[in-house]
Formats: sequence, structure tokens, C-alpha cells
Amino acid sequence: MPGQREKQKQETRSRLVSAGAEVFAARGLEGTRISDIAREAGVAMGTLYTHFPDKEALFEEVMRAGKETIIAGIEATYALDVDHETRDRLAMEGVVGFAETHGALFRLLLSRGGGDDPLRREVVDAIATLRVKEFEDGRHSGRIRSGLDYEAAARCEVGAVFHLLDWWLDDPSRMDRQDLIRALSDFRRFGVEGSGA
Amino acid sequence: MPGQREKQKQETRSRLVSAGAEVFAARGLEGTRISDIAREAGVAMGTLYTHFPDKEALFEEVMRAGKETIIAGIEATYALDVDHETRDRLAMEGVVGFAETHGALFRLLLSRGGGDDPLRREVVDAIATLRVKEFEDGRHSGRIRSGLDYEAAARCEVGAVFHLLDWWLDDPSRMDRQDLIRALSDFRRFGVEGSGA
Amino acid sequence: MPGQREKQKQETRSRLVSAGAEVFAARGLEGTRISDIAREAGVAMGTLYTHFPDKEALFEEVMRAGKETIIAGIEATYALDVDHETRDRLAMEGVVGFAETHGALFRLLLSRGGGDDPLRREVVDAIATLRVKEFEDGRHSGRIRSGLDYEAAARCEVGAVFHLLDWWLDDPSRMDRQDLIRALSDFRRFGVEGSGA
Amino acid sequence: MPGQREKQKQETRSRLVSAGAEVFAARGLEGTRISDIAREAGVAMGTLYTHFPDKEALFEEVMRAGKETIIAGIEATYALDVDHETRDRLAMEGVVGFAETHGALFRLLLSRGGGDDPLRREVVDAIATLRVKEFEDGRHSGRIRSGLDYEAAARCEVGAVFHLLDWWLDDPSRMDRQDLIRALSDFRRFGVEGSGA
DNA sequence: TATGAATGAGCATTCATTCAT
DNA sequence: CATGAATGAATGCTCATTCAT
Repeated sequence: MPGQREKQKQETRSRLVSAGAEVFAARGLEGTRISDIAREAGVAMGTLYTHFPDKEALFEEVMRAGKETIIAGIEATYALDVDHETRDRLAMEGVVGFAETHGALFRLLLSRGGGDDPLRREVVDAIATLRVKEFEDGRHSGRIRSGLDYEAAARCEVGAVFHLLDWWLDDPSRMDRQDLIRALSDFRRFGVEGSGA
Repeated sequence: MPGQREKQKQETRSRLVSAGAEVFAARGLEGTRISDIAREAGVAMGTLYTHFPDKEALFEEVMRAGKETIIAGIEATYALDVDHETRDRLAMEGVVGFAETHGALFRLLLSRGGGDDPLRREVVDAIATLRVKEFEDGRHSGRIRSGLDYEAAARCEVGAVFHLLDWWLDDPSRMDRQDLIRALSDFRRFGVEGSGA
Repeated sequence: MPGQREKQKQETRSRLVSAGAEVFAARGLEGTRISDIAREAGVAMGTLYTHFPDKEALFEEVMRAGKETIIAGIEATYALDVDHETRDRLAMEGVVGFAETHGALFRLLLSRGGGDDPLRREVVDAIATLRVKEFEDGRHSGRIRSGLDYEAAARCEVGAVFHLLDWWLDDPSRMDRQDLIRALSDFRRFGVEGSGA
Repeated sequence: MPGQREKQKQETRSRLVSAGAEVFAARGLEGTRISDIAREAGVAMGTLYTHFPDKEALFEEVMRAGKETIIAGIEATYALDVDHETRDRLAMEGVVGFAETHGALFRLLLSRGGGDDPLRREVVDAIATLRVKEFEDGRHSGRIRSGLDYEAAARCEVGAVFHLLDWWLDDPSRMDRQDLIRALSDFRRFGVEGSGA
């Protein structure tokens, strides 16, 4: 079997990405020490450099993989043949599930650093793009209120979801999971004043 | 009489805080070098240590001062004797104005870093607290839809505002200032589906 | 019968020595990476260690082989049954030929590093020894001027040849090959002032 | 006195250059550890970086300063109003004196590394240029034998001097200092065969 | 024997902080 | 009080060498 060697290598690489996600999420890019990642991954420091040219490159891979996972989850929900309400609820549950499972990584992916790091934007941009498409698809269904600026609304939605989950993750006992999803969904749909159409 | 000496000292301290806001906002806590702040403030590195015990303390002061400014602006608006709609619009205009003027600092104050930095939460918490109070005050006016979870809604509001402005600041030509404020206000009030009461 | 296996092994070893000569000559002992030599030789890094105990040992072999080649060339010329003048010219042509063909290796063999690396001396010492013998052989022929310190003169000769060729190799268009050999030969024999006996 | 601070700084810088000359000469650029230089100079490692951007820059300064010293010594001799023979002897004594005092540095300045380091050439080039000028100045005095290629002869001279001194420095008891200078001078003037004009 | 992923000691460099001036 | 040269612990990264496949 010629693949044994290669399989081991991929396994090591994968361990590094997981460990990187863990530690970068907890301490940020600058706050993370290469040695922490290596220890977490159970490999020697030098091993990181046989898989990635430098710390930054591993960070990028962590962000890329995280983005892929979160976007894939949303897209999978969008592909289901169910009514809009169900679909939105399922998408929301998917996002909440990801946040529950990956806590710190979820925050890392959706947050912004101090500067102009484009990586921190990519996930937000990608989700916003998906949402804009949804709005456009639903344009004539009457669900969407008239006068809505899709691009702006998408950003608002993402911000609302991220900040609510960020708060909730600090102490999940604050709200029941189902109440959380309902609050999120209702805010997104009706704001604080609006009544259903 | 505070001597000329004392006035000079306060002037220097103030320059350090401004420079710190500038540089921390642009590069984050870890990404910022003491020497950068000193250069920006036009003083020697050592001078920083005659005003603050360490880098962290200056960062805290920058965050504290920023929080104070932004909260004071909102509270000032709340103190006005105008109708709710006007008040909300004025508060929003105040926040947009702050974001326009302080761009990077606005992001620094409202964003989250990777880890669990409590400083980055304080502003969000403070604004959320103000909003919850507003909701409670307006409980019987009928403006607020029934079933709204105030705490959750406050987080959603803050998230929506921050993310929309974060996006807008990247390229303010994206939307006219007035359209931005209206979009923000409408999303906050009606979400994407709701119609006014 | 040396098996096919053994032949392959010698072939690999030889490729390593050639590659080592190339890379050590270009970048020096410390500046050379094992991986560079392996790549140049077209083998894996580990292979080097089945032929040599470490990097230093390969370096020694490169130096040893280079010394052998250059000394053998000079000795071959000395063995010819021709008059002294012809012999000296042929020896010089041999050295120039080696320098032309092996450029960087020639410099590596004849130069000195910063420290006290004895390897870098061996070639110079060996040639100097040959030259001293020549002087002694020719003692009574009258060719050699009286009062010459053989040992010192041999060092001067070697230095003159090496430095001139080092300069010439940088840009061989500087001098015609024949003029170079004549200049070298004349300097060695007559210095800058002396006239022929 | 405003200069006290500055004087201290220059003193430190000067100590670093001296220590660098010592250690680089003994172990070469790659073989030298920053910590060795710092220890030799009696300062902390970081101090080196307040004076030079990196190790390479200190190396360059060492080479530059060494070149300046050695060239200045030769030029000073050339400025004397004495006959050629005296002058040449004095120049030679100056070079021997430098080699005696600075042993390892002398070798570092005049030697070549493995690769194409232009720094190692500068001193040789500079001395060669000086010698060519001397040959040209003395063109009509009849001292110089006809047919001499000045550029080539200059390189030969430098090589002869450097290699002889390199050998002598290994064990100065090999030759008496005066005999050394005479041997050097004679070889340079008459080669191994030539008789004085 | 050949391979190349893994190792980890070693090193150059950074930067928050100190303190003599 | 202000200065900025000096400090040295901390850290990212390199690369000769090993060893399981």
C-alpha cells in the first residue's frame, strides 16, 4: 500500500489545523505561540513547518477551513425542498449548532480584528452574499418588506446573529436553545416593532 | 492653580491617549508597538511610562475613554425631550457620526478579539444595557412588539448596527448617509419582513 | 563480480560528491543545506546519510577528491620528459584548465575561510610542497636566483596564481587565455622588475 | 555637556565593531553567533540591534572599517617623499605590521569566501587599484620590466603577499620578520628567476 | 538501500520595560 | 519630568539528523 505514508502525513496536517483552530480561536493570531499549537497537536514545533510555510499560513488555512464548513452548512440547508419558514429555522439551527460545537472558532470566524485583516471579513462577506441571494430569490413572494436594501439588511442580519450568539455563548444558561432560535428568527424577521405581514 | 507644569503633563497624557487610540485601533493590542505610539504622540518611549504603568494600562484608558464618549453621546440623546422616533433617529445619527469620525476606534470598541478580552465587551454590554432600559421604559407604549426578549433584542440591535457600519466604513460611497441611517433604523424596527404596527 | 547493486551505490555516491562540490563551492560549508545537495544529486536527503556519516564528511570527501584531481594534474605534467620551460607552461595550462572547468570548486580548494579550517590549507600546502621540490631539483641548474627562500617563494607563487585566476574567472573576457598564462608565468619567474638571467 | 549620552553610544558601537572584527575573523559570517559578539563586546544581545539592523550589517561595517584602515596605511606610505625602494619596503612593513596585529582580521579582509561575496573582494580590488596606479606612475622610470600587464601583475602581487603572510601567521617562528619582508619584496620584484635590472 | 516526514536544539531578531543622564 | 540607549526574556523559524516505512 503506497498510501500509508501519505495518510500519516495528512493525519498530521489535519491535527495541526484542528489544534490551530483551537488555539487561534482562544488567543488570536498574535497571541498564539507556535509551541502551543505544536503541543496541542502533539507534534514537534518543526513539524508545523513541513506542512505550512509559517504561522500566518496555518492561520489562513484555519480560517479557510472554518469558512468552508460554516458556508457548506448553510448551503446544504438552502438546498432542501421545504418552505421558507422551515428553511430559515433549519439554517438558524445549523448556525447555532456550529456555534455550540466550535464556540471560540465561531467567534474567530465572524469577528473582526483591530486592523484591516481581510481574512476576518471573508466569512461575513460570504454569508452576506448568500443572504442577498435569498432576498432576491424571495423578492416576489411578498415575504420581504418593500423598500428593503438587501445588501444592508444582509449585514444587519449577520451582525444580529453573531452578536446574539456571542453573548449567549458566554453563558448558555441565559436562554433556552429553542427560545434563542426563536428570538433570533423573530428579530431578523420583524425587528423590535414590526408585526408579521 | 494648576501650574503650567501640570497643564503640560496633562497635555502629554492626552496626546498619548489619542495616539494610542489611533494605533491600537489600526493594529490591535498585540500588533501595536510602544515605539509606534510614542512616535505618533511625539514623545519618547520612556514618557509613556511616566503616565501609565504599562502598555495594557494605556490600552485600558483608550477603551475607557472611547466607551465614555460613545455612551455619553447616546445618553445625551436619551435626555432630549422629543418623541421616540426622533430620539431613535438622533441616537442613530450620533452613532454614525462617531463611526465616521473615529472609524478604526469605533471598530476597536465594538468588535471582539479572538479571546476573552473583557474590555472589548464593556462597550457592547453598556449599550445593550441602555437599550434594555429603553425597551422597558417603552413597554406599555405599544411600540414594542409583544413577546420580545429585551436582552436578546438589545444584542441583536447592537450587532446589526455595528456590522452594518463596519461594512459601510470600508467604502462610504456604498450608501448615502441618510439611506444608511434609514436602512439601519428600519431594520432595527421591522426586520426584513415586518410591517409597521 | 561487483553486483549491479554495488555499481548503483557507487553511482549514487559519485552523484553526491559532484553535487556537493557544486553546492559547497557556490555557498560554502555553512551556507550549504543538505537538502540542496540532495536535490542537486537527485536523491532523498536520507540517502546522503547512507553514504556519509554527516555533512562534514561529505565536505571532506569533496575537498579530498578536488585536491587529488588538481595535484594529480600537476604531477602528471612533472612526469613528462620535456624541458623546464615547457613543463612549467604545461603545468600552468593544466591549472588554468582546471579553474576554467571547475570555477567555483577551484576557488573553494585554494581559498581560505575566515577561521582555521585545515582542509582549506591542504591543497595549498600540497602544491607548495611540490613547488619546493621543484626548486630543490633545479637548484644547480642556475635557473633559480640565488638567495631564494624556497618555502616562501612557493607560497608566493601559489598566491599569485590563485589570486590572478580568481580575478580572471570573474570575467574571462578580461584577458586572452594565452596572455593570461604568459602573464602568470612571467610574473612567477621575473616579478615586476626582474629581467631574465 | 550634551555630548555625554552620544559619547557613550559611540563607545558602545565601537566596542561592537571591535568585537565583531574579532569574532567574524575567527569564525566567519555564518559561523559567528550574535551572542558571541555581544559577550565579547560586554553588552546584551539586543544592544547590537540598536546600532545595526542585523548581523550582516555589522559584518559589513567590520569589513568597511578594516578596509579603510589597511588602505589608509598603504596610502600614508605612498605619500612619503622617499625613493621607491624605501617606499615599497615601508609599505610592505606596514602590511606585515597590520597582519601581525590583526592576524585573523587580515585574513578575513584578504581572503575569499566560497561564494560570490563582493565584500571580500573590495579590499583586494582596492589594493590592486593602488598598485596599478603605482605601476603607471613608475612606467618611465625603467624600474618596471617591459611587457608587464599592470592589472594582472597587481593581482599576482596581492596574492603573493596575502598567501605568504597567511602561511607565516600560522607560525611566525618560521621566518625572521626581516627575512620575511625581504623574501616578499624580492619575490614581488624579481620572481623566482629574474635578476635585478 | 532509499525515502522524506518528523524531530528539537539552536539561532537571529523583537520589543516591553528600565534607569542613568 | 522627559529621554532613549540598554536590556534580555520570549518567540518564530531553520536545518542537520533520525527512523519507520
